[in-house]
Amino acid sequence: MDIRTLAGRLGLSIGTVSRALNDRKDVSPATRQRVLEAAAQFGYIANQFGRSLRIGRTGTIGFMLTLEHDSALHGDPFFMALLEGVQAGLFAHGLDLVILLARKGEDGDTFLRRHIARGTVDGWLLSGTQHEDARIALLIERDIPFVALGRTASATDYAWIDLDFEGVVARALALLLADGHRRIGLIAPPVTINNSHVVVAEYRAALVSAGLPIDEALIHHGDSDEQDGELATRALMALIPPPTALLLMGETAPVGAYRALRGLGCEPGRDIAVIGLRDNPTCRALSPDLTCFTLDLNALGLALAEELVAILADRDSGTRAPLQRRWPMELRLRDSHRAARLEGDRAGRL
Amino acid sequence: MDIRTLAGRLGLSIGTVSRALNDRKDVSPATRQRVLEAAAQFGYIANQFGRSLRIGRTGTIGFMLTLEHDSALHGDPFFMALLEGVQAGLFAHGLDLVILLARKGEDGDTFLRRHIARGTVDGWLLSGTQHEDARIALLIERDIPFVALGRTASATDYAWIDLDFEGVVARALALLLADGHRRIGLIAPPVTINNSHVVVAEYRAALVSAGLPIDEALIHHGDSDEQDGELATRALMALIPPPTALLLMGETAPVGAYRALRGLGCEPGRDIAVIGLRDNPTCRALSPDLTCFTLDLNALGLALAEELVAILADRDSGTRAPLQRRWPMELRLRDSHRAARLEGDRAGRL
DNA sequence: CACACATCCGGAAACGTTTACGGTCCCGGG
DNA sequence: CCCGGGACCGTAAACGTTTCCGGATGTGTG
Repeated sequence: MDIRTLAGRLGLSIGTVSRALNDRKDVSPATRQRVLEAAAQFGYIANQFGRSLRIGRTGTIGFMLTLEHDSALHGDPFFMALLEGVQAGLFAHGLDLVILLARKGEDGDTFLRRHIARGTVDGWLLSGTQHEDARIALLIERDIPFVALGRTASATDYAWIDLDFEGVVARALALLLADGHRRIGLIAPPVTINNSHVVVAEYRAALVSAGLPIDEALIHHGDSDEQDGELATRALMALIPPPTALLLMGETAPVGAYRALRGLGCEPGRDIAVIGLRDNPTCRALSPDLTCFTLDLNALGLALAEELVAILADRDSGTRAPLQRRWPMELRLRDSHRAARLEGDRAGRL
Repeated sequence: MDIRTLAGRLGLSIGTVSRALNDRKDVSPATRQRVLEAAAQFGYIANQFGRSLRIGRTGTIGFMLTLEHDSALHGDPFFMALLEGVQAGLFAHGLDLVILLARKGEDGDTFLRRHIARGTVDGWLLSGTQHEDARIALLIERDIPFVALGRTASATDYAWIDLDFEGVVARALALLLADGHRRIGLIAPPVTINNSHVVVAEYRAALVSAGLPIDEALIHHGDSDEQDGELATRALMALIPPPTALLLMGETAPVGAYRALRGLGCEPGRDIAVIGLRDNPTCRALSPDLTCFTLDLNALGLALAEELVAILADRDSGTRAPLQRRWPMELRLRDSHRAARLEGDRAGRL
């Protein structure tokens, strides 16, 4: 069922039918009504390719998903909540969402190049931003609308929303320092992940401003998954003196950390303080409950969509300032950040 | 950069350039070489819309994701492993993968109808199959290639791969019955999810063939998430006599079950046997370790892709028998299925 | 030498849509 | 009565690609 046969059945020209369906003028209200009814009856929906070929747009937004680097999303059950928000925000403006998977091994740059040349989508949502991210430079150069979930090192003039890890680390360290902790271990992904970079920088800054020395040995970089959480915890606890508190950036890392600590006869929330920087359902199974930071991912998805829609609307008119926003996270105080047995000399004895 | 300017730069006609790029005959090896080099140099990639409009295919496969019903995937961190397998399998045959999200509230039927009319993809992968699924009837009627991840009630002549819940339940019940359990609770999603239907049927069959009575009160239907796992466990344990073993279908339900049991002073793996039907990282944080069933999702994704590719290849030629396969799951024996204190009269005393 | 035939290439017609343009009708004001 | 102009509609040209068809050239065979 194409527009030609639909027009034929109605005794109209295809031009009129097209105008009627697209709410253009030069169509009488009566015929417009007639066309819409016939379209609904025959289940006619304009072919995407003919349409896109003509008007140069697709009406869809691409969410680029990289299976490898996206440690923040890979395996994150909350991911769906984010997508739900994005979806809702786009739909409200008549846009569709497709999720594109970068082929394993293919780097993001060539992936984007391929889809740009093919014209797959009208705009992009980028996640898993690296510290140095070629994709952003490419999109800026080609003048393609996009919003990045996460900053890069060269955070110039483009739209991004990023989790406020500065605030998170500051808040967590304030909590621990107030409790008297002086040696605080940090387990985070490699600094190629920009957020990890931010976390480490803020960690250093907070310690310095508290007048404390920085022991590089207390900073561990790894995959920051469950297994690495376990290994890293063991390594940090082998230091002399060992840390009295742990900050874990990886979402599932606390699970491994708990296991490692218990293997050393060290009970989280009693003998050592543990704070997770990101909430995760996996960690809800831990006891004692993990003190961590949480956020409304649905709202975040909505905000991403809104900004992209605004950029698309502003495409040809004047240039508006791109949104650059740190998304607040909320501290969920539970039990694991306590360390009742913390004494000044305990660390030395262990 | 379109094919016309590329042809102009080469001093060739667009027809010849197209043939060269698509490996058609009627092109001399020398010019083919020249065209390929020029295309690579100028970064020319054929526009998707012009191409699809002409040949009627897109070269992409759609993975339909419903945010609501997909309880098997929603919140499943292993989901990415499945997609990775699908992606790899499709790429090996030059196909791309896009993930489409059904709009919230939109039912799968109209969602598919929309995308079929628009011609978004060449074939479909369906997940979250319902007991009665209109999508499958629609795709069969329109003769559109697809593979379903999961059966439906009217499992006729189409390709599907489904988790072998028959085998899983049989194995789990054999284990429990051999240990002397007679009252076994079952917590599962509503039977509109086909797999839940299968599980309950197999549960009944296994008990009957063991000569045991079936207490309908022992079968609980709910969301089967963490919260429902807790509620359902509490409800089941309030029965007189309470069950001595629990079978949990929801992936995160065991987390809630553990919590409920401990609230009743009942230790999993000692006072009561707990078996999860599906592995989940969330459950890896549980102690004692959850006895559950696991599978290679990456391989499953690959198999889905392979079957769909085979269907596409066979599209115009003769009809091959569609693959209908129950995907085996492996029992991971841990600690939670034990119930050392199980005695004949314990249940009565509790 | 003539002819069949293979090889290689250009021209042009589709694929389904949107939109600029021009044409027809009708109505009201000069 | 005539004409300007609005309302409505049809025609046709694009958008970028693939593919059928025919033409030109060369090559081998009777």
